[in-house]
Amino acid sequence: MTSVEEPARPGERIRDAARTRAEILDVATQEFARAGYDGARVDEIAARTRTTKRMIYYYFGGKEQLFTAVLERAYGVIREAEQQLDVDHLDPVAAIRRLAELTFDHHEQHPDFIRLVSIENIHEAHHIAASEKLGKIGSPALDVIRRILASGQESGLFTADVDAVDLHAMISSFCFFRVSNRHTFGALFGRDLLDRAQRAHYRAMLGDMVIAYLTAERTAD
Amino acid sequence: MTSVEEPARPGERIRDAARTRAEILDVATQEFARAGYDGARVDEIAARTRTTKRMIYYYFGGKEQLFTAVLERAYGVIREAEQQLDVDHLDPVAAIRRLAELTFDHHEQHPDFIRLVSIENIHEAHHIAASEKLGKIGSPALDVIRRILASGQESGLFTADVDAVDLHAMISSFCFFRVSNRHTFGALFGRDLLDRAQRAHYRAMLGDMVIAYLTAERTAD
DNA sequence: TAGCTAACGTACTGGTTCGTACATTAGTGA
DNA sequence: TCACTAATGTACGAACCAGTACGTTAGCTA
Repeated sequence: MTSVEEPARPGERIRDAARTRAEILDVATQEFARAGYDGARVDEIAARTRTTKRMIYYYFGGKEQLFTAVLERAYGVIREAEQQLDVDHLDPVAAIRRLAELTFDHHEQHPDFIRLVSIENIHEAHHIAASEKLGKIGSPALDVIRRILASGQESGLFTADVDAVDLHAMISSFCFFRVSNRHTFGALFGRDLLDRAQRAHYRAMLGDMVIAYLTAERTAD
Repeated sequence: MTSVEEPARPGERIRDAARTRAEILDVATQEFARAGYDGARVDEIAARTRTTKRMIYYYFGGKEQLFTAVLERAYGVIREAEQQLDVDHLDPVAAIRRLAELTFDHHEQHPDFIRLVSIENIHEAHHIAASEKLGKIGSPALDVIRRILASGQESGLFTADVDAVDLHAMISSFCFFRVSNRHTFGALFGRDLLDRAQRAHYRAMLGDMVIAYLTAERTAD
């Protein structure tokens, strides 16, 4: 999530709007993810930047809009990752497993994103609603799921009654929970869901779960 | 979650420590769930109570301890529900489905609980760690899962390699996500996971998923 | 090179918010 | 019934914090 890491060489150009903006976004992402929307401090974000609080208001308008901008960029990152996904050459079972693993990996590698989404849910997605970028554009993962499901159902490999959005919710819930609820789950059950030694186990468990669901014969509905 | 609803009859005993304490807890639960830990206002909690802010500090010591007390009671409620569960007379498949449905129902009926847990995760479970009540005591649901799994695996109905805590995580993740991520999911995919018309569908989906996973033959691990 | 504007910094304010010092009263036990 | 303590209320303070008024400068353009 860090797109700015220039070491502030002396003599370098002092004024750089793009860099300043990006640096604010980077630090704001960390601060909002760390402390939540209300817990985050605009002064703290400014202090960890090479610029001042004034610039936050100059570029983003206010704390709310800054958080919205942070969300927009965070969602953009996962959309890009999903767009990279190419599973057209795989059979439906392998393709779904691959897609699930991509979600698994991305969520694990971006805990800040998970925290931001949790925070946004506490605020009932008001910032997403206020954003023009978010909301309109769908998820590339959904398109992929639709294609795989159609192919798998056509060939008779998959049960017919599964909806793409539902399957996306199923995969996301497992991957999301593992990161979002890591701390309470660990405190209550004494197991760290992000333990490196268990990573492969949970990754396989997700794939097994999804494939089992897709290939099982239903009792009733 | 409301344990106090006395209509403040005139002439009633004015001083009632237990009632005052409980009323503060009720209102605090709502306020913390509504706005998050940092978003919640102690003054607002006091204002919605028949007592004053002074009493919050008198009974709980401070905002942190109040939040911890709120968490303790919220977790107590779900533990009680789990203890009511009696599935010993059911076959393993029906028993697991029943357990999953209980979790599904409880999460749906207690969105405030879900929000509190999300908030506590943002704060890395520090309040659970600070609590003496929480942490020590395990979950009744886990004991039930252990018994059902053992029975199902012994009879050969279930795959052998499933762990109770893992299965609990799987069930919880689906039920939790449906409530916790309702708003962002709805905003991004245009589907309300808590839509009443879809309730039976998702409830069956959860059971199908868990049973499919438990009864499927594994490819590899 | 003069001037213009985007980019930036300083210093402050007004409102908010957690927490408490101090005063008071209800109810209980001796 | 008298005193003592648990329970309660009032009023206030000190720190914090989002946002801004005002002033300055870098660097581009004509």
